[in-house]
Amino acid sequence: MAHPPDSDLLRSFLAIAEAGSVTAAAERLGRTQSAVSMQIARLEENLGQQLFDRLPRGVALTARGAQLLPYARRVTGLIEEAATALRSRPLDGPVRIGIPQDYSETVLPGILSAFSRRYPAVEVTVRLDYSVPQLKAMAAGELDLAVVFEWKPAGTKGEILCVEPTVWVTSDRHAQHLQTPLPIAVYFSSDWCQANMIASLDRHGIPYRVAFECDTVGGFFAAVRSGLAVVALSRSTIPDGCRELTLAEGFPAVDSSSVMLHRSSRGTSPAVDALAEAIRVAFRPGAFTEVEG
Amino acid sequence: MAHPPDSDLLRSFLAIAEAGSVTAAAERLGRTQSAVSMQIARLEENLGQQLFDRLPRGVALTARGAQLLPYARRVTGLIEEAATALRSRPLDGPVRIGIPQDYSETVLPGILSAFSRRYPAVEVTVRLDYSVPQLKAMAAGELDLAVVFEWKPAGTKGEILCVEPTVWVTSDRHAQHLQTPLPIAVYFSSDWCQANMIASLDRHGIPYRVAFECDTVGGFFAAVRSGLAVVALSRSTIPDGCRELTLAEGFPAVDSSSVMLHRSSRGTSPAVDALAEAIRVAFRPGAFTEVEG
DNA sequence: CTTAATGCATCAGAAAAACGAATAGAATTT
DNA sequence: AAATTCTATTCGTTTTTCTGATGCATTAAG
Repeated sequence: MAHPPDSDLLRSFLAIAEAGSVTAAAERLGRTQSAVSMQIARLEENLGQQLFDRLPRGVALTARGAQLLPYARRVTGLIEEAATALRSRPLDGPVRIGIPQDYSETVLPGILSAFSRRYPAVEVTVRLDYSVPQLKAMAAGELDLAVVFEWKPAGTKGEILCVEPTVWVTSDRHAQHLQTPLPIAVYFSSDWCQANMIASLDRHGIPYRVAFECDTVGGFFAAVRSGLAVVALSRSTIPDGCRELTLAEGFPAVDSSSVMLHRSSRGTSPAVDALAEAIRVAFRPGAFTEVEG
Repeated sequence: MAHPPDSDLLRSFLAIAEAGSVTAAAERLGRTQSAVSMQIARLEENLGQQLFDRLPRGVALTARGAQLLPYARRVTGLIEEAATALRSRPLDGPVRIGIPQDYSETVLPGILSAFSRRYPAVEVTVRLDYSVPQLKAMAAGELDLAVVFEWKPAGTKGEILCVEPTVWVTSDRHAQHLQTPLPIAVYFSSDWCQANMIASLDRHGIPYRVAFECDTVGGFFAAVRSGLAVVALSRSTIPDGCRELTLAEGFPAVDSSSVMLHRSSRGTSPAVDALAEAIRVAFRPGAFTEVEG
């Protein structure tokens, strides 16, 4: 049994797969074409499998090569992450962040796990709450950063992380969205339901009934997962096992909200800056959230 | 900015960290002590950080070294996994597996994701159901493999995957287990609740009331997560946000069940064998379930 | 049909890296 | 004080890997 292949070979493999050509990959890697060609030959021999089909113009992945691709991506990504984490100056100190409950199961775990791996000495405190009390807490000096939804586009200062529509969500396994009247879930204590959700249904002449009332997003998730009701959620917070209802099915977007990042006015620290940057990256469109143990 | 470090260096780093000594690691790696010593010096220079404290007797990880350790483990593990996946003969064909709902959120995702990465051409069909209909389906030729709970220790043939106690489970965030009478959840259509759960409570003189009835394990999860009831679950199926109730809190184990693997008598295939092996590994005690995207 | 161009594989020499054996140094044990 | 244990270092030597040049196959153009 041969030794396991080297990460350098995987890096070259990845470059070739992405460039579609040995020559182009070589340029990108700062090596000669012959060097890269030999590397890939070595890798293929090590694994005992042909990874590329040689075409007249460039190369193309074989089935086995496609199987290796995700591994190569993850390995090189991990090594890079490890290197930047280790090379960067260690930060420490407390950081207090407020974020909507909606993200507690989707983006938040990704942010926290990556951040705490990179800066293990930073003590992150998370506060899950709605926008208004979140900003109040920040004004009271209890938070360094706050991620909040805002429906009025301008108004406050703060940085726009992304703009997301609020959409109707149903379960993969149930068909609650086909019922008439439409069973919906609402919050006890938010007038946003009245103002936007119900207004949107009224506007489109969709009859509904309140089938579920609660005061936590967790309740919304449970309601939609169990097939009890249709719920309105920001697109990126749709939980597993559920899907967005499209316009073709007769469900318009409820509204469009901005996800905003607010920073405390009482000074900052390197740790706060770093977490703010991590949040920015996590919300950047196209950032696939990858949660790892 | 220096190049990212090489996986070979990480492998040596890992060996040293685990052996606690350069000399011992060198032996394990089949290299000389001087070679490994130079490798680690290169890695430290590459990262610009001291990774080990040199002790009179061996070496010990520094804080930065400890930070690198999980990366090194994952990188070497991934490369090894990639190599075995790529080197092994590709399998294909259908495999039909039956498994209790209980595992649909814990061990099952781990089994399926690892297996499908390794054998992407195998089409796995999963059937979630209780033991009796599962075995019926297998007898009818609808399943190749079935994982089932068995309470009578002997009786049938089949392979024991592990033996697990059924324990009472409560929520981290609620305190339903302190209520009197104890709120419990039961299945509609299983006499196991009567025979074991309730018998166990009676035996210990614990007063209870049925607070939740359903017919799916998903319902049990929802009941315990929301603080509605205490439920009895196999230890390895305890969902996030919940914890086992201990004897010290007055809750005895309900019973002990064997997790069994049954195979169809109508022949087998390499793909079935491979999945059976993957299941065996996943249930092997100490196998930490690692789910990845 | 010939000629140029593109792109991968291969070869030989050069450069770099890794290795093994021996040695030095530090700290501990006997 | 001597022996032991373990790491760092040094120095030839071997092995690996890279470069630059060349060969070969296929496509595009003249």
